[in-house]
Amino acid sequence: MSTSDDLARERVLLDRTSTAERVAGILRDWIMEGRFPPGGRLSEDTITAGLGISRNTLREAFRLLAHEKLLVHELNRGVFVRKPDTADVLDLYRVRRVVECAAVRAVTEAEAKGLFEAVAEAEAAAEEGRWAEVGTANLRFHQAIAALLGSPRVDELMRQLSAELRLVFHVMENQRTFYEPYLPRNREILERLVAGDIVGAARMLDAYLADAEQQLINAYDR
Amino acid sequence: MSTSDDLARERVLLDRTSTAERVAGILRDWIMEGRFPPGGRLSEDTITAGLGISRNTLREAFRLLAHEKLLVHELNRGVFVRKPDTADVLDLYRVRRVVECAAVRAVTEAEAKGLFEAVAEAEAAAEEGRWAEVGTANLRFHQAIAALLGSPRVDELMRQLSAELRLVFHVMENQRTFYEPYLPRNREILERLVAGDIVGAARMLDAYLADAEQQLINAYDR
DNA sequence: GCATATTTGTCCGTATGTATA
DNA sequence: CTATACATACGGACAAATATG
Repeated sequence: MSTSDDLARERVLLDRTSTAERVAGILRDWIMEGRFPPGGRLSEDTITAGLGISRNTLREAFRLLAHEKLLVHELNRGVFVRKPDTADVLDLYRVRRVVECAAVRAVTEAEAKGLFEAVAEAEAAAEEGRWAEVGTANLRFHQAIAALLGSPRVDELMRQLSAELRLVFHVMENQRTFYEPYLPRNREILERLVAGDIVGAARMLDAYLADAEQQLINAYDR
Repeated sequence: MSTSDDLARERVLLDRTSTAERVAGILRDWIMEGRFPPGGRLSEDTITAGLGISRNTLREAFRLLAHEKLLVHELNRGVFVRKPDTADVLDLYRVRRVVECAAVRAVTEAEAKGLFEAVAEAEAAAEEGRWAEVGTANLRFHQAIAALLGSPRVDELMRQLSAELRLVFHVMENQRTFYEPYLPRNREILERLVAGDIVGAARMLDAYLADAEQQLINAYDR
């Protein structure tokens, strides 16, 4: 088999996706946008009717999203949007500290292109008061930090953690007071990184995550 | 609602699982035992007939296992047992180094009970030549190391990585020459840990993982 | 390269069991 | 306690893609 055939076949496999996966993608976006309230049930009938798909297909999509911890499957009761609790927040930040700090320490040269973009976009969105997008860009910055490890599995892990964190943020209101103080700290971490101050960047990142976690926990009980 | 009702309800929710999840559990065991050859296709007809379940239910189970990277779903071609390649091996060990070394560094006191058990069991199995079980106990030792972080998400990640590594081991034959040299190194890591020599344990663990990775890569091309 | 058989993808109907108003 | 709504699971059907001779 020729190389061009291989490439063509590869492309076909990439382009085409099953209905279940496409539906999972749609629902994932909706959940992350906050279109369904955390804790709310997703009715099979409503969604199959709305998207024009069968129950079987939808149930396959539900399985995917439940495995990503965006939905919770309760037997004979249906699927619900996950509502992370305090223990989840603690655990999410525990994992973030392990992964992101390891990424910072392991960085040799500054592949900091994506990092600059994300930080700049977060600042621009904050300037215009688009706080939801500040959150998105902020998470992307931290995903880009983890991506310095160059590991596909770490990338996927961070995507999943970010999606879960979006659910956490949806539980909180008053997003501005949460995001605003962290923007300059992101920029400073980035500047230390490109300056080659690995130790300083790691220390700042660790403090950043500890503070964000603490603030979330405080705000979370209400 | 009374507390005892809550507990009863909790217990019911824990005990009962959907058919799809039970089927996924059965197939997961079979795959990890090597009952299906890596790269082989899992026929819907054969499995539905063998387990006495419907196609829809089986397809939900397939979705779960594909999400765990034990199966690969190819549109209109079916599901196949994942056959990790060299890049996968490199990535698996990259993640292991990040997680396990972080766990060793973070340990404050030696909660080393589970660690001793796993190392002892690996040695006992090696003594009797049960090399498949040596691999199982070996992976459990390293899962126990990661568990020192006390993070449910890290635990789940390590379970998943271990399952993938089982697939890697199935591709290799001659498991004895692979496992044997690492048993004394495991014990020494453990002894440094309980002695409080965190730095030494971390260094040994890092070298251990680097060697194992290299040996796997060398053996993998054939 | 073509025709056929096999297998998957998706939908629908339905019976059963469970949860909840 | 009953009634209703809903999820679970099965089986059949057909189209579409793939594998086989």
